[in-house]
Amino acid sequence: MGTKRKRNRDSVPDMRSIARLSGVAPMTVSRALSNPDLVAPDTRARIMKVIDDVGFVPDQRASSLRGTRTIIGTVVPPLINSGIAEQVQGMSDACLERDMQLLLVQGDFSAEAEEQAIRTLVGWRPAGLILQAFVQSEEARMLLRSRKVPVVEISEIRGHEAIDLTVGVSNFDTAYAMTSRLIDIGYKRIGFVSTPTHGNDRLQQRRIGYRAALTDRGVHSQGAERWEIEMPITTRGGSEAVSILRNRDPSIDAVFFSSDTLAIGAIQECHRRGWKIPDDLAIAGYGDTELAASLYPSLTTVRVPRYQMGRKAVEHLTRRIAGERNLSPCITINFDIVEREST
Amino acid sequence: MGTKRKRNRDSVPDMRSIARLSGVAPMTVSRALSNPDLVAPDTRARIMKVIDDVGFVPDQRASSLRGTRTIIGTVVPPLINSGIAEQVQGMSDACLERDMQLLLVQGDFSAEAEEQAIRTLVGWRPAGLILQAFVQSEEARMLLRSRKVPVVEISEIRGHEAIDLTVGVSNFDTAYAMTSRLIDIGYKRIGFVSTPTHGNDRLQQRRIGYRAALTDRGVHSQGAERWEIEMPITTRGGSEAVSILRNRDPSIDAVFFSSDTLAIGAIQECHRRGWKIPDDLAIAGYGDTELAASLYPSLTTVRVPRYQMGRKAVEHLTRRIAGERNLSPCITINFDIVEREST
DNA sequence: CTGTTAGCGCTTTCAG
DNA sequence: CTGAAAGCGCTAACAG
Repeated sequence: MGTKRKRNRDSVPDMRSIARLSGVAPMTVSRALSNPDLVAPDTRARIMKVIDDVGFVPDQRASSLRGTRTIIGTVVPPLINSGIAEQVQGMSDACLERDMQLLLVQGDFSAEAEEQAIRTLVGWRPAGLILQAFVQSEEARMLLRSRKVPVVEISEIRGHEAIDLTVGVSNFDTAYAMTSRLIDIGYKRIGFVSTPTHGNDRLQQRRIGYRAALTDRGVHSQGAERWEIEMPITTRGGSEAVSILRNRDPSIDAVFFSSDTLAIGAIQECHRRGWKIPDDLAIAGYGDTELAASLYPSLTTVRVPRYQMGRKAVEHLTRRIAGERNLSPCITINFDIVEREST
Repeated sequence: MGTKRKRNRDSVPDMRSIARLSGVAPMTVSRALSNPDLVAPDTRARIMKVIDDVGFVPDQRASSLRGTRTIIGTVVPPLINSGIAEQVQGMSDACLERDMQLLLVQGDFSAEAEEQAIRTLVGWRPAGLILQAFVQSEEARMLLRSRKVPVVEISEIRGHEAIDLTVGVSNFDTAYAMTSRLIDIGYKRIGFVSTPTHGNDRLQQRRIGYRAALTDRGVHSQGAERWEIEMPITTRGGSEAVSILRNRDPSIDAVFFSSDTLAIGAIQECHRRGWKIPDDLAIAGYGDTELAASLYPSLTTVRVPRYQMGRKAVEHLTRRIAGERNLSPCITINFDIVEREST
């Protein structure tokens, strides 16, 4: 046949084909979708029917190329075991409400992977980014700054020059509070187990908070560094940590773990060895995972409202995107010390 | 000034600006990036330097609009507690190796949310999709079929008409195997706790497998439906389930949970009530989460290689995308029964 | 090895 | 309320 344009049979419907089928111009279809009020009700109805019949789904790539950006990008760490899942849920829900799309890409905690992930995200020209920690790679920071991409870092609020906006708890305060609480209850020889702190300012702040509490309350004794240890973020890591610490110093009477996962592993190990919790050894965690409350014994832990943090991050980011002035660059989230049976 | 085009000061660098700065045509920049071999080494080096200096990141939207598609989309359920995290990791790693991008959107298990999530994904015109279960919504199935989007469903392999490709274990077989194993060890009154099976064929198949094993080995007694219960997928759900079942029938000697999360909760409850595991009650789980092995007592469970499933899904999908012929539509993944202390 | 032309599918802008 | 023209930033296809 002599047609110039290929027939649309069997091919994916686009806006032009919808327009043709509804007897309007493509622009009217576009409006029917994004500004329904600007289209006459019956025209609109006709268009919508066609869209429904042929199963048209607008091409977001083209749409965002010319129009407004709708992606909020975020880098997620390997998802295993992380309370970050709740945070993502909060971001996801908040995005849905705003007709934004949450684009997740996976990165691990190495600076390279992080930079790679950020480049990938930037390639999609997101309206904004939410990052789970302060960006380590200086290149990535510059990239984001120079492009003026709105960014929320969900992270530690102390001692850092943020790229843009920040939402977070004071990790120092949480660790200080928990450690102080343990001391107030009567524990004096308190171990501290962290997942690897290298390059992670949040974990570093927790350790500093722990130390500060020991010092301030006068229970910091010589050789207390030996009460500190770093372990991988697995329950096995927690099991091993408690064995190692108790082996180093049998007089340790409590251990504060910088993650519930570690604490849970430690509790299992105590069962195994017949150590009574909290009489022989008190255990405290960080994160308040779902399991913490139903564990036996139930786990005393630091509760950070992850879901809310995710939501707040999106809310704050969309304000920035909307160009709102006088946005406070840094939002602090409160936390709770949840006291249960393990202490 | 009299320039027609706005100066590029302060604006995001694009390919044209890179071309201008390197003294070549935009097309050459494009090639330097995607087919370096077709560009003279020194030209290439010059271009790359400029790219690096100005921090150019190509626009994926434009690129994929005209060129090849690089997105593999997937719908993730609320991530909490799910072994799906490992699966995502497998997919993510496999995507990286192929220069594909994994686009995650969040959906829950309702048919509506699922359909919405799929539409969102389709809007980005992905090269293919990986879905975590059989798609429930008939509309969504038709949408995918009619567009001929390559799809891998990671799901139950029995009794379903797949949209396209399938990767999965036989949930029937896993449940049948675990239940049989419990019977062989000597348990005769075996409870079964599932998370809500409504609309989830995988969970339904597990239940059917459990029942079949009871029947085949002749331990299915009258009123055995009372050994079955559905609970939300939380540790608390597991705690409650074990109490309820034991209350209904104190002679139950083992409980098979369709998720480790439930089983973990149950074990805590047994500690609390002073029931010895496995002497008073045996516990079996499903999933082999990291915690299962370090739990006290360690948990007998079904191990499904989630990470591998994720990888396989991407591998298979990219073959389909590449147009490979004679692709087997359905890949079966093996599983293990991991016996530990809890049985 | 490099450049030119055309156009992906949509929306902005401006004109009815 | 509706439409026509122009172009987002890139790459396939075809010349040189």
